[in-house]
Parts: sequence; C-alpha cells; structure tokens
Amino acid sequence: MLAGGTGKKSEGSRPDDVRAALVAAAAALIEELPESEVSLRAVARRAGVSHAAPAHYFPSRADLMAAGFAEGFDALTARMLERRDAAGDDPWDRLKAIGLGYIAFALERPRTYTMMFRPGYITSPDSVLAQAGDRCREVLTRAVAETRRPDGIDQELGVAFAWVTVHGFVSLLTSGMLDCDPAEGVGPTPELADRLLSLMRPAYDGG
Amino acid sequence: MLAGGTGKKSEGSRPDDVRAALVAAAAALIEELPESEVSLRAVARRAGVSHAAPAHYFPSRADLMAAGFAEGFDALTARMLERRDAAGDDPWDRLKAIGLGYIAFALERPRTYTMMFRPGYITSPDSVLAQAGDRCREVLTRAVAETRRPDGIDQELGVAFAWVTVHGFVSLLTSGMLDCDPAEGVGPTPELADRLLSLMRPAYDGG
DNA sequence: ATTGATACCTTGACACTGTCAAGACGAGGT
DNA sequence: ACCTCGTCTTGACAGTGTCAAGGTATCAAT
Repeated sequence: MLAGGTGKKSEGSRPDDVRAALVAAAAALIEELPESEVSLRAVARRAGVSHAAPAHYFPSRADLMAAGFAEGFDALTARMLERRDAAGDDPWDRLKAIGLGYIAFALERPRTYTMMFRPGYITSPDSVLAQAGDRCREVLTRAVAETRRPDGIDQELGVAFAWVTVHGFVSLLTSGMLDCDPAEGVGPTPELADRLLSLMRPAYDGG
Repeated sequence: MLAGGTGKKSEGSRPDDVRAALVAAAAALIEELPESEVSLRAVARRAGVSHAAPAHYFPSRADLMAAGFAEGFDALTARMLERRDAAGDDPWDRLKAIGLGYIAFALERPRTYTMMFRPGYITSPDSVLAQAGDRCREVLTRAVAETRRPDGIDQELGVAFAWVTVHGFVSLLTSGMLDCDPAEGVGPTPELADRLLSLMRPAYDGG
C-alpha cells in the first residue's frame, strides 16, 4: 500500500468516474471560492484523489477550469429554457423570459457566471467550453428569430443586442459598478432588470 | 553592499518614487501578460526593486493590482472626454462619441479593461479604484443628463442602459462570444458597434 | 559631532501552487 | 506465466504571496 491504486475501482466504479468527480468538484469550488483559490490541488482534494490525478484527464489547469465552466453554460441554458417554457406564447414575452432567466442564473451563481466569460479559456472552436457556449447561444437565437418582423432589426444584430444587454447588466452588477446591490434579491435589482429589458422592446417590434 | 539601500535615493529621487514605479510596472504588465502571470514578483522585477518591496506600499497583491486598474480607469475617462470634445454640440452625438471612445479604449487595452471590472478588487467605496470608477461614471452621467428630455427615460436608467450596452458589447467581444473578431479593427466590429449604439437612440429621444 | 529614532528596502524563510518524471498497481491479452 | 497498458500515486522542481528579521540612510535632538 505504498503507492498505486487503492482498489477504489473494485466497487462498480465505471471508467471516467474520477473525471466526472473532478469536474463536479471544480464546478463546486468555482462558485464557493474566489478565483485565485480554486487551485488544481484543491479540486483534487475535494474529489478525493491525489494532487496530480487531474493531469491525467486535463492537460493543464485551464482545461479543467474550462470543463467546469462548460457545466456552468449548460446550467445557464437549462435555466433559460425553463423560464421560456413557463412563459406564454407571445414571442416578446418568451424572449424576455429568457433574459430574466439568464439574469437569475448569473445572480445565483455569480462567480461561475463571471469566470465563464473569461477570455483565454476557449482554446478551439470545438472545445467543450465553446460547444456549451454555442448551445446556449442557440436558445437565444431561436427566441430572437421568433420575434422578428419584416420591419424589425436583422437577426444577427438582434441576438447581439439582447445578449449584450443582459450580459452587460449582470456583469456591471456583480462588479459593483451599478448602484443597486445584487445581494438583496428583493431590492431594486429585479425592477431595474425589467425596465432595462423593456427598453429594448422597440428595437424588436420594428419601426 | 550586503543589504539595504543601494544609494539610489542620492540622485534627487523624490519620496514615493518607488511606489509610482511599481504602479507603472503593474499597469504595463497587466496589459502585456495574461492575468495569472502578473505576479507581485514580476512587477517588482520590472520596477527594479526586490521581491518584497511592494509590501511596503501595498498591503497585498490585490491592492497593487487595484492601483494598476485605477490607472486604467483614468485612461478610460480621458479617452471618453477626448472623443466627446471632438464631437459636435448635439447631445446625442456627444453621448454616442463617449460610447465609441469607451469601446475604442476597451479594444486597445483589452486585458486592462477586462480586469478593471473584476469583482473583489474594490475593497471600500473610497478606495483608489472605486474613486477612479466614480470619476469615469461621472462623465457618462453628465452626457446622459444633456440628452434627457421631458418625455425620455429617467436619469438613472439612462446611465445604466448606456453603460450596460457598451460594457456588454466589449465584454462579450473580448470573450470571443460575439462572432466578429475584435483584432481586425477594420472588420465588422466598428460597424456593429455603431449599429448597436444607434439601436439605443429611441430610448433617449423619448416617446 | 555623536546619538537615537524612523522610514525604506533588503534578504531569507514558509507554505502553497502547476507541472513534470518515475513508479506502483490492477486489468486484459497472449 | 509473462507482458503491456491505462490509471493513479509519490516525489521533486521552480515559482508564487506573505511574513519575519535585518541592514542602511535620513533626520531631529542633544
């Protein structure tokens, strides 16, 4: 028992079990700790493996982090879909519901959300993180397509405008640059979010 | 010459000379290197002092970084003022010029800009960083006030909308989430920025 | 002019980090 | 029985932020 496998594999542990545990531990720590404290070794400790185990699944720390961020993107996508399906049939209501779901996720998991958009973690267009981001954008793209009218803005600009607004809002909010406090959920934040989204409506409703 | 001062102070070096050198070195490295490589010791080397010298001026690494970010905010403010003053007298043109200056700065110094908004660096409302941020916001606040009309949106919402839009735009752009490439300055980026800002106009023109 | 105090900056050490190298161990094929 | 391979371990390395202790220069007071 000096070194080597401790026999953990004996009890029906499927392959890639350690990998999943590492990603889950990373996702948890990303939200719990400030970024600088989310170390590879801390993730390994949380997952119950040695400090060098992650190296077998992820070439570098950035790749493990990216896997955690990808999980964040999937959770964000799920949140948007959930809100959209709970909304009615009006295209604008559905688009707005997606925006509010987006904002809700970002304020519930602020650290995860913030790090998801850190430049430098997307290494290639077909990386796990980039693909998760694409799936998320796809939801927005479809919703914008539904609202489109002949005299409205074009598709690409509509997607950019919507995403830019909600992302800018939660990003400035968690940075502390906006005056209202994201912590007090019942404070002026939801109202401001609502007014901000309503401000965009004329751009979609057309001339 | 085993230890201690090397006599650098002999030649008319004012007090706080080292402090200024440290902030300048930090500001330079923040833009040159990815965030994880901007170490306290690297800044100290750049400034030509020992690895523990920063500790005498800044309680922790975060405080030195914050000083560098504050310089970034001041440069951003200067850029906005420059563009505003070059614009005409029309309030909307002036507000738009500020937005374009903001975007220009963010794309010229993307790493600095991104880190400036990292949550956690503003320790108190009267810290150097928070005050630099306030000065920057003040420019926007004044410009929005000029555009305001009786039937337009209220002041606070107008500031939030403008800031949210430009910040969201450059933030998504540098994250690689928007389709156009910020590197190719002559590409579709400026046009997209222009169309995005124009989209906001009805919110300020009222009715 | 000598002394003492103080601000400034140094060296040195500590625990911690990411990454690489080498080895232990079980599973599966021959 | 042997051998190979994938999985995970321990160990080591340079580099990091921060703390402790110490030198040197400057300056006021004697």
